[in-house]
Amino acid sequence: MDRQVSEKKEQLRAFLKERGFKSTRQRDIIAGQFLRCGEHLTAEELYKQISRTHREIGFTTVYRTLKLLSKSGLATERVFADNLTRYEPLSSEDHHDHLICLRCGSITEFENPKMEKLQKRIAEEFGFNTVTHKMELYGYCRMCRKPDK
Amino acid sequence: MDRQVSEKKEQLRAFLKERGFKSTRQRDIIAGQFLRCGEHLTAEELYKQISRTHREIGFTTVYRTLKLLSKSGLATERVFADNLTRYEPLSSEDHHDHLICLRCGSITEFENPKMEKLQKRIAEEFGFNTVTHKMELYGYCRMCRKPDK
DNA sequence: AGGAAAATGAAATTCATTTTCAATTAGTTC
DNA sequence: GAACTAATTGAAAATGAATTTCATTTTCCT
Repeated sequence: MDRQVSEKKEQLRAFLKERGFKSTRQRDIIAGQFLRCGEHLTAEELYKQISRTHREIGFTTVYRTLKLLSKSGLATERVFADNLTRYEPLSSEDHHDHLICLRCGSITEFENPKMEKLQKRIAEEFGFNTVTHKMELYGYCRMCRKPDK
Repeated sequence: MDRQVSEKKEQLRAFLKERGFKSTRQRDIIAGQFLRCGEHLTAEELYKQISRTHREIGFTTVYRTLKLLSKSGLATERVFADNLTRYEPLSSEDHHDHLICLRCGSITEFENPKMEKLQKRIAEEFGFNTVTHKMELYGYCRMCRKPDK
């Protein structure tokens, strides 16, 4: 198994123990699959993936485990224009933004320090104390953009 | 009545006529209230406002009229972190972004050409053809930010 | 006024998300 | 390792915003 993945699973186990929660076979399987996959998945999608090999694991548990991963800091929830809640593994504090293709639905991450600074500057102009932000660019990716233009 | 508002109501009437739709008392009242108010309202909120003075107008009609206003270009739909669909009057093509207070829920609009340019530049780096974007800064407004810090 | 097409509003439906609850399981403690 | 307590599981039900249905009413044309 992936070094990264087992490390994070360990982190989860620590988090559970600390809070008096329990490590279970299901949580292990779900976290493993989620971390390995590493995409922006909905609970539904992850459930479908997992139930291929583990028909006994229910949707509810997948859903709850994703929530748990979010609380433990191993994942974040995101909602894009399609209004579905997606989960994404969180390495550390790499805050990044997204490019979303309107045709194929692909989600590309990016990070830009200038953007961050500019955001902070704008917020300050308004006396705002920024905690977090959301920035999504919707359009057509390299593969999907029209041949013309 | 506000010059601006009646002008826009006229725009709506023209839009309806062009498409073979009908101007109705309800649509007039709903559009009027919405345009006058000018906030980021949910269908529910607008419905409550209107039903104070017009108990006979149903939620469904308010909802449908807001959709109609969006289609006619007089409003846009927006979804913030609370996952409710809000409607906002649209003057022309002023694309702006939002500062949202996590405590009081106030929504402040802003516009920044540098931001727009930066977005375009980033998108291009990834071969992306940007159509639209979404940018929200969440934090605490001047009134709500902690005294310390 | 008459008639066709659209609009209305209450109620029903949808659909993702969240909660409930009885049965099961994990992780102590003796 | 057995017993116990609290957490977990999974199926089913509940929730809640958004949307659709449908019988009735209204608009707008002639």
